[in-house]
Amino acid sequence: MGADERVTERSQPARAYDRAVPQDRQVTIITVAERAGVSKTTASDALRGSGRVSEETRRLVVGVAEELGYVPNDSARHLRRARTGAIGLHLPEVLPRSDYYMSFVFGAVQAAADHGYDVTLLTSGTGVAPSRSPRVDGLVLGDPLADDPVVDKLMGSALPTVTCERYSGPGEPDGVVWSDHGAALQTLLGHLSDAGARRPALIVPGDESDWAASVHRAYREWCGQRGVALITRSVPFDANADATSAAARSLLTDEPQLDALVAAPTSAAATLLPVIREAGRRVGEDLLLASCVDAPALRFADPAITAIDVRPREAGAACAELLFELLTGSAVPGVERIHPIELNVRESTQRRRAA
Amino acid sequence: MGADERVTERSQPARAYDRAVPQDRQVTIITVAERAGVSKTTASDALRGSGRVSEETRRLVVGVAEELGYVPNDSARHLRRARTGAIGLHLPEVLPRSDYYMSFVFGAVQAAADHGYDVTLLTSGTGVAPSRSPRVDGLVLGDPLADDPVVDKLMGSALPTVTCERYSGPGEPDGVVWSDHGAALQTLLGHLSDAGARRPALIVPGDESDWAASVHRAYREWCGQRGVALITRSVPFDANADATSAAARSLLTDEPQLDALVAAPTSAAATLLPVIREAGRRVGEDLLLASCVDAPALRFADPAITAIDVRPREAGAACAELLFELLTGSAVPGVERIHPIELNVRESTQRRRAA
DNA sequence: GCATTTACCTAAAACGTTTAGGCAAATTAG
DNA sequence: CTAATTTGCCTAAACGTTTTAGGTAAATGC
Repeated sequence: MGADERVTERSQPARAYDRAVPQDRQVTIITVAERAGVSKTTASDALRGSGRVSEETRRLVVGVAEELGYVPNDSARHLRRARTGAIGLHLPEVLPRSDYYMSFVFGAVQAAADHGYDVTLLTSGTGVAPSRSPRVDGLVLGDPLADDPVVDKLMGSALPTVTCERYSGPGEPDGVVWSDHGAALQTLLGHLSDAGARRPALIVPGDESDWAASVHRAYREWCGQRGVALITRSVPFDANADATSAAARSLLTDEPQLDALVAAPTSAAATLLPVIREAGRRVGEDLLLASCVDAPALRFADPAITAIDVRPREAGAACAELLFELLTGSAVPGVERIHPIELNVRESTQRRRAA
Repeated sequence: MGADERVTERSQPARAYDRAVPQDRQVTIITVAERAGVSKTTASDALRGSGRVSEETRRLVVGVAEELGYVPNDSARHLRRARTGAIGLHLPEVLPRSDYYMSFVFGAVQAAADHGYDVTLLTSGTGVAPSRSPRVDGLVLGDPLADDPVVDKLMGSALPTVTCERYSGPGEPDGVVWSDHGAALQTLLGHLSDAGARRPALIVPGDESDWAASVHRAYREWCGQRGVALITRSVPFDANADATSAAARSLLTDEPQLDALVAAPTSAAATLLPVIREAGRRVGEDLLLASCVDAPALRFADPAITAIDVRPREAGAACAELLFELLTGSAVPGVERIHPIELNVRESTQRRRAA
């Protein structure tokens, strides 16, 4: 810390913030009440539309509040109401998926803001220590991994919880938002089949995430039904380009009859292009290529890569929405909601003739 | 919303959370005090190490608190102390940079957690409406863009603020964490020059971010000093692979004597490989390629691409740290801190002989 | 032996809300 | 015209902390 530090001259004299004296006395509901000549109860009622207040006084109070720039103190409000006004969001810290998670986060933040809620990020070490009270009213868990101890603890808390994708560990969330990745994969496999693929292979993470498990299961089912051989390679959930490439290389070497490749990990497909070229195969000619999770890198790859659009921003928003409905009682615990996803067909699976 | 919804049977009867009756009376500091046979002042002092309490009573109180599973109510604490216990974090919602921002966020969250603080995400529309009190004690602004209205508002708030990279809009942050991207670029240019490059080109965003402005300035200076021709293309700050590729294509077509290409936008370099190949050039042979911001995609590209490691996780942590020092008064407003970055040299800039 | 310090502890007052309950005046019902 | 209700407002009591201002013994200084 502070290896290289400098201080610039400032127009204002430096002042420490912790002892900063409020320049003007904070304007509270009492200030408003006094100025409007009513009691604080009436002021509170007038501002929040509760209780019984004549339209005339209500307008007066609102006017004064506006003029004074009154903003209610959340700590006081939350203390009184036993609420925190924030929801907690947990995501696995998996960098190769940051495209997906970043969109997810912004979706959740957006939805929360619409309801006047804040979003607090939880990672290992935050808000889970028993010595700290969870400063949130509910939890959203994105891609809860079965073997993540933090997820475990969070699921064990008494807070209302919504997961994105099912949780296969102990405990049940109060709400689940999930997408039918299995069906989507089967649609994709059908599409590959229509394009002439007979031997599709799958690169997929292990079953610690419900998403990967569904994809894997759907692949086995689809192949089983048509008597097609299973050709898969397993990679870690947080597989980087290196691991995925290695899996692809192994597939291309060991399975020469391979004619389609589906990579599950986010945007992995794009990093596979060089590997495929190296192996002497041509995407869109003698090898079809697709991904289970769409990403910008896939849309702009050359050739553009077919992928399933899992609409992460909307998923994040849907999770937050569901949590709010649980909090207000307009949804009952145990609810599941399906988040629609769709296949984006691109060049990489349109079979062209070899040039 | 709720297009497809189902409710699963649950072992527990459904209960709405908003009216949930606390099963056991919340254990407060009063409970602890009573059980320990002391006043709540003493209990508070014993638990927080303030005031004068005999070691004996302190141990007693701590024991009781632990046994009862007491966790202090943050709303009450914050109300009393006029603090919120959270810091706000604003980032531009720029998807092509999600690798960088995700690391940045986790770094900040980690540092905040170490200090017992939460991190609340701010986006356009959150916490900025005048009708809402900012529920944070301070702000961290990552890559504040000069033309972002939300950043503008946040800078205008009275809260202590730290930016990552300088802010060129109105108002001064209380602290700045910045990296010497200019010097790093010049190191990179020197390295390219050593490897034989005579005509390095630069793809860089406009000057709305201080980062891009520094990079651009350093390039002009370096070229100016050596009498090397300026060859640049400008792209948007949130340039996706498409825009960057177009810029690269234009460079490769219009500037045939080009022998090195530096792409500023995060991981853009990786998506340039196909474009370069298409243009009939070979990376590492007749064209060197490098990026101003490292990313996983660059390390695993083929060939691996030289890049400047800006260490985003550490940068996020450093910003949060500095903010806490400002909050406690151990740093004075106006402070600047340099965050070290370094060049990762990889294959793409090691000139090989044409095969 | 009296005044003073020290060590430990307590009572009470904030902090800014919301809410339960109450009391007049105004309105309606009978 | 009286009784019951409704309306409009207010008082007071929470919510769970931290902090301020003591208060009582024992220990110390002179």
